[in-house]
Amino acid sequence: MAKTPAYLAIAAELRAEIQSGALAAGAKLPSESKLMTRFGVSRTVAKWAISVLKGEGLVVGRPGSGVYVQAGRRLERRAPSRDVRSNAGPTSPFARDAARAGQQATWEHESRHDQADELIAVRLGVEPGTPVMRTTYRFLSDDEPVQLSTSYEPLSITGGTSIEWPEDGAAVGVVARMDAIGVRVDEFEERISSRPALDAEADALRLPGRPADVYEIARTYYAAGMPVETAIIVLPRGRYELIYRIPVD
Amino acid sequence: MAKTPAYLAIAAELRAEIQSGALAAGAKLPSESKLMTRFGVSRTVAKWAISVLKGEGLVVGRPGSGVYVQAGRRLERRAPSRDVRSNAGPTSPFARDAARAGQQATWEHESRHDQADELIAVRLGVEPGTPVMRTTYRFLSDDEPVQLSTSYEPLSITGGTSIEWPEDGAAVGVVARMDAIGVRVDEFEERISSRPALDAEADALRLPGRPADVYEIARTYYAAGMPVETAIIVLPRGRYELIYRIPVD
DNA sequence: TCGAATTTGTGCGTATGTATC
DNA sequence: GGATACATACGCACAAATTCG
Repeated sequence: MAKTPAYLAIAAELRAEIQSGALAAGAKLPSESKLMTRFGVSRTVAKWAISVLKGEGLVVGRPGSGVYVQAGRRLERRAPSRDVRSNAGPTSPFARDAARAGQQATWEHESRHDQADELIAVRLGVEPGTPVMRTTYRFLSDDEPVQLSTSYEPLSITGGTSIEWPEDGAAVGVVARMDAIGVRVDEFEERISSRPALDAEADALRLPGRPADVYEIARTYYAAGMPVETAIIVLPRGRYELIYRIPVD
Repeated sequence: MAKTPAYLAIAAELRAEIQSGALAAGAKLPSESKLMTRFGVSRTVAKWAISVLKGEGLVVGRPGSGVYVQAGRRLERRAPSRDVRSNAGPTSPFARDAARAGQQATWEHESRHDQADELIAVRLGVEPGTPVMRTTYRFLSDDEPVQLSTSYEPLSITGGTSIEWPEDGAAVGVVARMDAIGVRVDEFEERISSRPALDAEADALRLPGRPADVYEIARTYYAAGMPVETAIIVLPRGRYELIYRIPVD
């Protein structure tokens, strides 16, 4: 039996204390010096133990102060469900998620004309360079940024219509907006992967500390098999739980 | 502008080489000594740089040999779609995913009677201690373990019926099996989160190196609002992309 | 206001064990 | 067996941020 290394054993013990609640969110971990005396190890080992927890996103260090337990998974993101059309209402899915958690939702957005790069072109089924409307969002919950999104719509579909600029009209959401110009969305797909946050994303989400992980959700709406909108949604992993509720015929 | 630390700069450069393909999957990274001379840093810094990439699951170290680039995201998991009933067929969703990728799917399973613990009881809407059928699966793709699953069904529903033992009958999949005893599944929910693998999971999935991350999918099938099966599905993150395709009414 | 103590972040050098080649 | 390479671990140093008397 390979006995576990000291730094992993210490990490495991601290992790257990966090998950049991003995170290609540926001609590300060024992300093490196405390860990040295408590476990009888060198500073190096204490550091490695904490670096393990940092890599897992459980804690974050603040130079000169200490290492603190990160807030746990408390945000939920519900995927749009089948009834987005009949049940659209005046609020966005994001606002509903926030309301459900008793938090206040706001967002910033910025739209501009752009050209599809290779990746977006593939997802929209068009040639690279095709004109698209590109809209970036930053969603905030209680004034804290918690979600980023960049959406692309081919101007060949929306150009010149009343919904060309996504946030200008009355209709909320891709399905309702497309309905307004007679494009009937009948399906969407979400592909979920996970990767380290880019610097710009870490900045926009105010992720402290070092390379935190994010979920990247690639979402595409289809009307009769043709892509009409695609978006890249970025959420801090470890704070989010993703929920899909799907009917069975 | 805060200049980035050397170990992060080195990690970024190696990461870029990996993502650009200059360092392909399976390739060996420069040894610590090479990194020391190439970047003019100490062994400590080289180590920290590599540890960053390990934490991201991009590379894995093999003592005495070297540090190697992990295989990228090449597996897809498609969630059951709403036509699981009409489109069930003789194969499992897992087998279909594997076939789509040109790989051969096999699995091991083991069923036994058990009692619902607190977590499972909540998800099944029963009292803790309620008798359940517990089935553990290990799915292999080309003889490599890639997915774990533990499923729970209340014996109050399946006990004494032809489908009490999940893998004994002809019907494949929860929906088809429940149909066989007149229980009509009409909805399911999947909740996705991400966490470090437990030791047992890392072992069963043959994850090399240190605490790799996994997706944990909590899936529950419902019939008329009542839970009839719940499962915990564990997949190595970084190898998997999760796909949901959802109709819009 | 100032300064001292504490704490993390970054970095260096070294040593031992053990697996691989 | 010997060289190489990673894994673990010790000790030390300095900078920068924070905290607190």
